[in-house]
Amino acid sequence: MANSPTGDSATDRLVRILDTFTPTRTVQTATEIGRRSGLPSSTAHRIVTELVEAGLLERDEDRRVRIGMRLWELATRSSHALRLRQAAMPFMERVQSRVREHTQLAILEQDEALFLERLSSPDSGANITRVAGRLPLHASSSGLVLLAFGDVDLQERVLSSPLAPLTRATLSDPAAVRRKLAEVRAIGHAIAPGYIEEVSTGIAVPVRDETSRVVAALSVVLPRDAETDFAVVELHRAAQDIARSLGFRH
Amino acid sequence: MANSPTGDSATDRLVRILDTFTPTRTVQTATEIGRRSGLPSSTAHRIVTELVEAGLLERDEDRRVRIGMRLWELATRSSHALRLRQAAMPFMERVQSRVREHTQLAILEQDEALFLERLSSPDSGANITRVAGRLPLHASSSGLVLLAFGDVDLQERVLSSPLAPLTRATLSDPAAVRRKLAEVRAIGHAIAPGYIEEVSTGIAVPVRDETSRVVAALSVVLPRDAETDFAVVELHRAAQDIARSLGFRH
DNA sequence: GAGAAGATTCCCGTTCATCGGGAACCTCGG
DNA sequence: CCGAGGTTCCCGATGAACGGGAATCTTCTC
Repeated sequence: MANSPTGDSATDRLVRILDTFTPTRTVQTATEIGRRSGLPSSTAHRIVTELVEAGLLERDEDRRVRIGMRLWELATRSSHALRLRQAAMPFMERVQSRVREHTQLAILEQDEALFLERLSSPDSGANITRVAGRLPLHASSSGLVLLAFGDVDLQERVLSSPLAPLTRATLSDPAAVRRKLAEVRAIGHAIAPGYIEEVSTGIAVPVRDETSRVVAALSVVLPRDAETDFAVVELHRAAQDIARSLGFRH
Repeated sequence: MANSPTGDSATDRLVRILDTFTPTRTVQTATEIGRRSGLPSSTAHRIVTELVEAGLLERDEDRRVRIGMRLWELATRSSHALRLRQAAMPFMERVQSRVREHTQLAILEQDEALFLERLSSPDSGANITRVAGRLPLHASSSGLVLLAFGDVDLQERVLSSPLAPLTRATLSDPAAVRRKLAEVRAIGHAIAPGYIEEVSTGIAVPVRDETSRVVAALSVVLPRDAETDFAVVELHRAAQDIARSLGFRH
């Protein structure tokens, strides 16, 4: 009985298992993994054991399971992300040291904004977990930049799907988003006051590679009522420096 | 026929495939992957396709394959590494801004030193690729620290296996390494002049968590003839700040 | 400390997805 | 225009994965 509506290959199942880990849920028991991934307990246990042997997962002393460091290492082989991150880091630090709050680097991934790096002031340690690794394109300043400079197919796809609002301020009407995108293209950056959380404003600029294609968005988060001009200038400067730095490699 | 000397489960094969990617070899054709992983071409193609659909791998426009950003994201769920890295980053930046060259954070992983983060001056972009993600414990300053403060089993295991020298200066005699470890424990840091490359010296200190167990090594790389005292002081200060910062969480 | 709820391990017969040889096809570069 | 290497498609045999179930161990709860 069970269900298995979607056909599952070995790879599918693996991904289902890995996907039971979320930014907040980083350790769980093998049985939990089974439940969450829709796998019978015995099967889940077997596969988890294999994955642990392979190093993709790790077991705590108390038998609970978490994602293995091996995966981190493998991710490191991902040329694109790594190269971009490496190039951006020094300049992100400069932004962070001048603007404070959070500085973030995001790329387009599966129709969402995926954050590769996020610098925070040491004092604001509280909300590290709260901030997710992904945000919808229409709601975050980074997402709006990626969307505005992305191709038309992407825009249609995103605008024709439900635009869930995260706060009262989030743009959830396709027409409104369309206007916003035009504005972003016109002024060259996106300002998202209160879209993600009421109390803060996101500011993002496009980052271009050596061929001047937009490959990422660089953003900062400020208190809702803060002055934004200085941040915009700093972000643009950093984005240009990153582009120049990318030009050097290869 | 073929061979399959080691028994292979679905997971094994997956890992074999992922392992064909190295820090230098980040893109390859499906057939190449098959060759390197010892899998028949048709099989390799099938699995690679599945992995691409799952997002663990990605295809370039020209059909070639690289590691997918999805993996990066999953790695991000790895609580330990992430937490440590997040806590360490601000202080690593401080070290980097004062000492220059490279600043690195390494942990113990499968009897080797695995580098989680590595800050470099923007100008020294050349050698990013050259620096591997892992180094042997007996040869790197970070490794010596991790080994010196690691448990006895680990030390025996490492010292009884062949100690490959990377340069003429690398300690490759078990007795010499043992003496060095005693020294590290005595003075509280490791200095490795020319062990990795003739021209540079690594300096590492232990990083402790809130329970004061050694969980990582923080290190810098300096020119071989540089003065080390200042770096040692800065490193110790950063390590303490990191420990304090780790104490805040949870 | 007793009892319950949950997690883990082991066993085993069935089945069905995986495997991989082979051949045709595509795509370069020379 | 040719050839080498990469990719896709096909298909029958095989054996490895599957998962129900029960016994055991661990962790809470009261």
